[in-house]
Order: sequence, then structure tokens, then C-alpha cells
Amino acid sequence: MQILKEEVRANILKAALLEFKQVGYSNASIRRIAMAAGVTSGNIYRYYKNKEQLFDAIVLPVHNQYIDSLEEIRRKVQLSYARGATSAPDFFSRIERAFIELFKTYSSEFTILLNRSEGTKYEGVKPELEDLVSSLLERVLAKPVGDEVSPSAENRAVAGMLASTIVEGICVIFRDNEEGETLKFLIDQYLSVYSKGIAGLIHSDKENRSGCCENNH
Amino acid sequence: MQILKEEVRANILKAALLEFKQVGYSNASIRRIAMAAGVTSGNIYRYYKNKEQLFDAIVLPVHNQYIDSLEEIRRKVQLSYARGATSAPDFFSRIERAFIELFKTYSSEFTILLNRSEGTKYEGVKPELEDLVSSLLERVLAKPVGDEVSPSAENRAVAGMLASTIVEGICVIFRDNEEGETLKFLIDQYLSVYSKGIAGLIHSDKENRSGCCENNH
Amino acid sequence: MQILKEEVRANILKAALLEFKQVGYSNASIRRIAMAAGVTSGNIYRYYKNKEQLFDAIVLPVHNQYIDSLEEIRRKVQLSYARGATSAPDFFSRIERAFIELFKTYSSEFTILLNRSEGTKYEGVKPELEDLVSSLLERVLAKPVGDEVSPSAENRAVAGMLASTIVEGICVIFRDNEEGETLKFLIDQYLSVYSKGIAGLIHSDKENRSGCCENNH
Amino acid sequence: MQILKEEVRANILKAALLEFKQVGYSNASIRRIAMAAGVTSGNIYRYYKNKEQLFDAIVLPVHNQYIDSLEEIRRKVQLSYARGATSAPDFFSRIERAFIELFKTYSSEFTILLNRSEGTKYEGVKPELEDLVSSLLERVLAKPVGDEVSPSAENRAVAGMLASTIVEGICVIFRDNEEGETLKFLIDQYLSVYSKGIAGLIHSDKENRSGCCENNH
DNA sequence: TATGAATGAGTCTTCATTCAT
DNA sequence: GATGAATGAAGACTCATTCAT
Repeated sequence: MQILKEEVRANILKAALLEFKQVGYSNASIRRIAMAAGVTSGNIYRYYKNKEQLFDAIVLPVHNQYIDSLEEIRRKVQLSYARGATSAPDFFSRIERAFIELFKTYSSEFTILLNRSEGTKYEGVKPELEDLVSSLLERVLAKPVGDEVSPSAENRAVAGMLASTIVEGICVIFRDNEEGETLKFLIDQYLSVYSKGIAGLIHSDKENRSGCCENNH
Repeated sequence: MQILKEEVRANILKAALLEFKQVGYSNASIRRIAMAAGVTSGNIYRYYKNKEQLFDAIVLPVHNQYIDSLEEIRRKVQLSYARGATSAPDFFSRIERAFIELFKTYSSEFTILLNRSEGTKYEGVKPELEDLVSSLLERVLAKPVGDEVSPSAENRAVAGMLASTIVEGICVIFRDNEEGETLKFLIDQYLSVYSKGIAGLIHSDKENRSGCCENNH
Repeated sequence: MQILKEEVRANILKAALLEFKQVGYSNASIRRIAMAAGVTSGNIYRYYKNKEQLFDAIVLPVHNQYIDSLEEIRRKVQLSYARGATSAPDFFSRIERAFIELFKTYSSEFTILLNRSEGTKYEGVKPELEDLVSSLLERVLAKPVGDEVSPSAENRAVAGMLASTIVEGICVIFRDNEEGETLKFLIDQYLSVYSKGIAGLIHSDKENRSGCCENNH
Repeated sequence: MQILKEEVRANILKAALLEFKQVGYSNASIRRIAMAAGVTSGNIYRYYKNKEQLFDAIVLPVHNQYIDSLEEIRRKVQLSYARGATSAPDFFSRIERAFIELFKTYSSEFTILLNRSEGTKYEGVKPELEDLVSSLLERVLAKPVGDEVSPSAENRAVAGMLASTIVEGICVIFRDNEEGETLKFLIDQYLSVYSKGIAGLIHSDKENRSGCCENNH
């Protein structure tokens, strides 16, 4: 019996999603995808021009919405910054909302976009996100007085580190959880930890550096 | 003049280290390693039986010491737990010390072990570490009273999430920085954030859940 | 409304003709033909068993008539030879007439038969034609006296060369021009050049070889 | 026993030459070449980066010298034209010399360049040559008086036709003969035919058109 | 009749590994 | 010890042909 076209397309997409999620773009095998989809490898090319476009089919929608979200965050932060209000929780909640939204619609696809796109045109996506978060954090870490001094090298390093780890952490949480209440709760807790932790950092920073951990290496 | 055997072996290792760090195990090319090492590809096989064992040669030492460290941490935690003292900062500083030690000796190798071992038998290393950290955190998150109740599902989820993100964050920091003072400082700041953040979490948890972030999705 | 069978067949033939003419038999793509014909590729196989028979459908009619023409030329030349009259212009005009006739009816098909049939059973068509022309030319080049000596090796080589180039030239002219007055005019001019050139050749041959070109290699 | 590298390279080239000559670039099969060369297909890629560069290895040398020859012809003709001397035999002998030279060094390669390069960057080579010859012939066919009138459409058509057929004819002669005395002789005869034929054409053209052939279509 | 999805052998190409030298 | 040519299986992709609908 011949399977209907759209069912086959769905099978291919499902198999490809799994394969890309498991081994990433460059290690993904068209043959394996075909077998998992119950299809011959040649037939995949009736549905997608090549490996790249098969990847696109999975990742492009998220990427588009993701680009939009980033732009929106940038705009809103610019606004609140103009109004003088730039608190850490503000930033985090904004980012959180955008990401939760994205993840609600495309959980696996988003994970693939962020973590499995090595060797594709999307490999720069995560670094860009980190850069955005980093530049936001530089403001947060700067002295609360509205001075115009450029951030210290130290602050820049910390901001970069925090940005990378926050983003990576979000990716990890997304990777490990299906969309649902638990996910939202975890993201919430996660950002709460960072929010409080960074607040503490700023505070202790005013007195002396590394004031909390007693470890003397 | 003929290059001494050990010098060649060192060249191969150095080149392999770089290659594995840059593209990971499965995308690494023996030819590229050979060329970078100033050696013929065939000759690599006189030093290492195959790609896998070349990877082993790089990663096995760290892995061994890493296993030991984990065991040690487990033991110490068990002890301090028996003595009734189990605070978050304690855990973190222990883990930190162990990792910093590992990283001081094998910075690149450790990064490879944790982040670039896909397709090898070491794939499971990071998950195991997360499991350990997670089980530690479960205790920390449990009510301070010495009750024996098994942790709630919620606590377990949060512990797992925090474990994964902490570990991933450490990997990221290691990945992005060379060994040195800055690295130690960043790890310190990082764990400080988590330490304070988690403390805050426990505190706010006593009153009502998710009490810090005002975002109502 | 459903397209009538013969209309579909005609569309396929038209598209196939174009494709074969442009890229030759072996590089022709059934899919491309189908698309150009506004037909599905599968449906082509209801009209023609396979690529080869589709090619046949285009080329067989010309080939048949072409075989007939050759036979006729052979016969007539035999006759006129028996009567003792064998002049170059005679031959050429005979061949010309036959070809013009063929080309008038099947311009593209003839071009395909001669120039684009590589990889099919018609590959040998052009060589055969050259052989015929060559054997005719051997007589023309032979001394006008009616002696029976077999042609010299030199004459045979020249006859072969002239045959190949004449035939090839005719193919080229056919390939580059649509049927019409210009085509006829060009073929006329072309054969006129050969006619006069060969006449000159025979003449100068009586005195000394290669009497016209001053190039001393 | 292991064959020496250069011997293998030579075998590959020899097999590739044959394959390209027989079926052309796009129909050539690397596997077939490999088998004919007594080599595995993978091994060919140790010698040539890909099919295209294997083709280049065969054809580039001829192509370079060919380009030079064309340029030289263009220059010399320009000179003789400036001096007012532009006879048909002149042109032909120049072209002949250049081609014979090329063919003496690269017989098969030259044939491949001219006749079997469909699908490569060299496919324009023959048309260019025809264009050059055509533009030369337009001058020859123009009235002998030094008038400046642009050639008639008719002359242009005839020049184009003659150029294509001459070039094609030369290709055919090269294709069918090994380098040697016979080849030179045949080219000589061939160009002699054209030389005389074109002279006759110009002459008869002064009186009335198509004055030699009695064929009334 | 017509469709177009499916097949599978074919294409070029890469690469870890082996082995004659 | 070292070389680097050779191998062969696997990679992505194409295309004439078949067949369920």
C-alpha cells in the first residue's frame, strides 16, 4: 500500500528531527533518517532538495521567530533603559517570556537550532544570543549611579561568563524537558537563582570581591 | 636527522588535542592531525592503534583522575552528611576545588572529555557528573530539619535542573578561558552566584513558591 | 477536461525532440522531457516503453528513409558508373538532393540521428554514410582513364578524409540552420566549394602534390 | 607489489584520456577510469581532486597553448591586413601551421578539448575558434576592392557556414588520424580543397550566384 | 488513462585504516 | 620506525523506471 504524501513528509521530518537532535547536522546520516522514516534514501530527495534544506525545514520557522524575539527584546530594553529602569529581574523576565514562548511552539527544533547546528549557517545563533545577553548584563553590573564610564575589564569578563552560562543553562533545561508546566517552573526557578545570585554579586562586590566562598585555592 | 620517537608522539598528541577540541571526536580527521603534527597519517598508527585509542591517550588520564575526584567528593559529602553539616556553599566549594584542580592539570583535555566526546565511550561522563551533583543538591534543597522523607518530585526536578546547568556552565567557562587567574576568578563568581541564588531559593521557598520573579506568564 | 491521447503523445515527442537535440541521448532527462511536455514522468511510459523507444519514435522514421536514400544513391551511382560517367558534381548533386529531401521532412530529427545518437544503436549511422561517400570519392579521385587498378593508399586516405569532412560539414550546417531558403543556399555553396576544390585537387594532383599551399612545415 | 606513484598517475591519465575521448566529460565514469587504470576509484582522488581537475590535467596544457596560438593568429592577421594583403591561402596556411603544431604535441588531448568538453568550462572553445575564422573569412569574401562596406548578410552567413565546417573538418581529421606525415598531408589537402573552392566561389559570385551546381531543388 | 511517490542502482567523493616499500 | 599509496565502505545525491492509487 502506498502511504499518502503528507504522511511520508511527516515521517521524514520526525526521523530527521530525532537524528539531528541526537547527532547534530554534520553527523546526521540521510540513510539513517530514511530508514527511520521507513523510506528509501532516494525518496527523501523528492521532499527536500538536500540535507541542508531538510535541516532548514526543521529549523527555519524557529529561527525566524527567534530573530523577531531578539529584536523585540532589544527594543524593549532600549526603551526601559531610556526611562532609567534597568534592573536584573526585568531583563530576565523579558528573556524568559520570549524563550518560553518560542519553546512552547518548537521545543526540539529550538534545541537543535541552538545546540546542533554546527556546520550550518545557523551556527552563529547561540553566540549572538550570548552577546546580546552579555551587553545587557554589562549595564546591570555597572554601578547603579547613572555614570557613563565604560565597564571595567573585570565586569566585562563576568558579564560574558554569566551570559554564556545563562544561555547554555536555558538550552540545557529546554533540552531536558518537554514543554509544560514543569518546564516553565524550572525556567522560573533557574532565572530566579541567577537573579538573586547576581543581585548578591553586585552587593558583595561593593565591599570586597569574592566575599561568599571561603575556598582559598 | 631522525626525530626521536617521543618527540613524534608528543607532536601527534598536541595536534590531536587541538583537532579534537576544535571539531570533536567524530568530525576529527586523522589526516589533518597527521599534517598538523608533521607526520604521515600512516605513521600515527604506529603510535596509536586507531582513532579511538588516540582519543583515549588524550582523555584517559583526565578521566581517571576525574573518576577519583568524583569518588572523593562522594565520600566526603557522605561524611559531612553523617556529621549533619550539609550547606550549599560547602558542596560548591568542594566541587569547585576538585574541578579547578583537574582543570589546572588538564585544561584542554578536560574540556574535550566533557564537551567533545560525542561518539565515544565517554559520552556518559557529563551526565554522570550531573547525576552526582543532582543527588547532592537534593539534600541541600530538602528541609533543613533532619527528616528522612525522600525529596519531593518538585525538589528532584529543581535539583536535576540546577545540577545540569551548573555543570554545563562550568564546562562553558572552561571552554572559553585558558587556565589562569581570570579563570579561577570567573569560576568563583559563577559558583558564588549559584550559591547565593540557591540560598535565596531555599529561603523564598519556605514562604511561597517562585516568590521573586514577578513575571506572570 | 482530459487531454486527448494523441495530443499528449505529440507533446511528449515535441519535448523529447528538443531535449535530445540539446543534450543528446544519454544526457537527456526523462523528467525534464515530462515537465516540458506538461506530463508526469510516469505517464511517458504509457506511450513509450523506455527512453530508448522514445528515442526510436523520433529517429526511426528518418532512419528508414535515410537507409532508402542511401540505397538509391548506391544504385544510381552504380548505374552511372556502368555507363562510364562519374564526375564529382554528379555525386555531390545526388547526395545533396537526397539530404535536402530528408532534411526538408525531418530537420531536427535528422540532426539528432547524425549528431546526438551517441549511446544508442544509431551511433554507426554517420560512419556508414561516410563510408559510402568515401567509396564514391575513391572513384572520382581515381585516374579518369577507365583502368581497373584499385585506388592507391593515398587516394584512399584522401577520399576518407574528404568523406568525413563533407558529411560532418553537412551535419554542422543542418545543426545550425532551420529548414528554409538560407539552408538550401548554404548547402549549395558548401557543396560548390567542395566540388570546385576537389576538381582543383585532381588537376593539381596530375602535376605535383600539394601544389597550392605554400606552407612548408 | 606496489606500483610506483608516477606510473599510477600515468595509468590514470591514460585511462582518463581514453574515457573522455570515447564518451566525453559528462558521460565519463570515474569508476570505469579507475578500473581501466587498475586502480580503486578512491585512489584516483589522491592524484586529482575531482573529476573536473582530472579533466583539466589532460586538457589545460593544450588549452593554454591553443589560446596563445589564437592570439598569435589574430595579431599576424591584423598585421597582414594593415599591409593590405589578405588572401584566403594566407589565412589557411597560418591556421594550419598553428593547429598542426598543437596537434603534433597533443593529438588526443586536442580532440577532447574541441569535441568532448561539453559540460565543462571549455565548451566554448570551438565556438570561439569558429568566430575567429568566420571574421577572417568575412574579409576574404568581401569584394577585393578596398571598400569599407560592411559585409552583406549573405556573405556573413556563408562565412559563418564555412568557418564552422572548416573547423569541424579539421577536428574530424585530427580525430581520425594519429600524428604523422599522413595527417599533415591530409590537412594540407583539406585546406587546399577549401582554398580552391573558396577562390572559385568568389569568382563565380561575381557573375551569378550558385553558378556551378546544376541541381534545381 | 494518468498520477506521482517510490525504488534502487548509479554518480562523485571522503576518510579511517592497512601495507608494501 | 617511517612513508604514503592503496583500499573499501560510507557519505550525499540523481535518475530511469515501476506501481499503487
